Amino acid sequence: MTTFALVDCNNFYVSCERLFRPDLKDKAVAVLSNNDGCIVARSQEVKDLGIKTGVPLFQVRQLLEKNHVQLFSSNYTLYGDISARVMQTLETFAPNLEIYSIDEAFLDLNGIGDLPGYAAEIRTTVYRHVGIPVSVGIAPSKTLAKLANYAAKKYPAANGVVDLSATKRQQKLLAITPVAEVWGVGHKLNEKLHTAGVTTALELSQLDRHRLRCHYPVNLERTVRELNGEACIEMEHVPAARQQIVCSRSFATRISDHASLRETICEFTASAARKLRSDRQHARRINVFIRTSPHTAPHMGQYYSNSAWGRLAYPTADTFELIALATRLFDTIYKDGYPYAKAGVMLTDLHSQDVAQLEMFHPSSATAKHDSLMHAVDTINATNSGNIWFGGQRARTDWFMQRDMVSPAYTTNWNCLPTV
DNA sequence: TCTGGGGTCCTAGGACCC
DNA sequence: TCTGGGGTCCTAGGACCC
Repeated sequence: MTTFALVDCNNFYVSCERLFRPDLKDKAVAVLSNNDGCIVARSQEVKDLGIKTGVPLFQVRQLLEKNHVQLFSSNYTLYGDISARVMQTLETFAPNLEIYSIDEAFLDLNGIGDLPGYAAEIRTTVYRHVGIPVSVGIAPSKTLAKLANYAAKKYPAANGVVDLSATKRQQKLLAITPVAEVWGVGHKLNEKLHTAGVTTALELSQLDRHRLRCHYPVNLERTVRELNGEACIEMEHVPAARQQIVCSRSFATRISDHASLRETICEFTASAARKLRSDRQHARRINVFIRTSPHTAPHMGQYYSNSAWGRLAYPTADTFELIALATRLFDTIYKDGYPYAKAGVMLTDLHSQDVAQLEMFHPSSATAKHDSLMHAVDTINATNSGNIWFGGQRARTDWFMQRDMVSPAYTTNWNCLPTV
């Protein structure tokens, strides 16, 4: 039997911001989404104000100002770097770990004797080395470990660690936990379960197998088994190859002309292609989409949203080819006279660069030539000495996302080093 | 006025095959 | 008069996750 630990950073983005602003330690702090649109991370003080995650900023602005909440635009350069440091520290406690998201990881704690003691040591070490507070949930399945972590955060008496190794403790926690808190139960499923009289995690875990099969999606059966202590979701040792790459943005200001919108499509395509190459993958399909704001009132103008798919003759990571196809697709869906609010590019049907299928009518030497050209471009762009971009792309201008309250890149840019 | 971005997986329906 | 059964693949849309 495996023993899973889920280590999750507390209010991660907020904790990252506080790291370099010790004056904010006990102050109310919130972090905003891209474009300063929504609240995506809240300190405890902000949670206590009843502000939910995901609410649009403009709806709560007054409440935030009244309570002197310190706001930050999201700074993913900083969060990504701090995340890497946390994971590095966790690795010293369990070589077998799975990084599940930017702020959480599953650890395989098989063979550890004093589990709560070990978990407490993890907490203090991460805090000492990186300065980020974490919570630890321990259980025989991932779903239970998630729940244990939820409890470790919710109940202060737990001191940030909950060990659900014992069946009795599992049952006790399940009985007092709303079913909506279970990993895999979202908004819709929660509604459906409530209608069926299932309100707690315990009731879900006791659902009749037959009823489950007939009336609910298959994944819920797995969740139920996991709640009963049966590990159905294994650790993923090597991260699975990505299946799609998306690059999209909402604009800080609306875009109403063909040329400008086309430039953003080129920008997104170039950026998606760069990610593709860093993954050592090739893409065969592209999707391009554009839309106006779905929130504008009907009398302000018609809503327009459209997308188009295109297929390449063979998988490629060549920015020239990808941009050529993307702009062709864009031209088929663009309509004049709309205030566009968002656009994006999606690459799918991805294949590993290393196992490329040779094409009968496409000389592999051409691919190799393109690959080395792209490699050269990426290498130059990775240095400070130069910046190469593609025809059609343009330097980021007024449309680029709004981030008025962004903190410095303290740990990744020499010019932003904090002074003491 | 102002509403993020990047993912995975499942399901249903249609087209197509033998 | 009478029109099967089993399968794959693709796509759109939805649900869920962080």
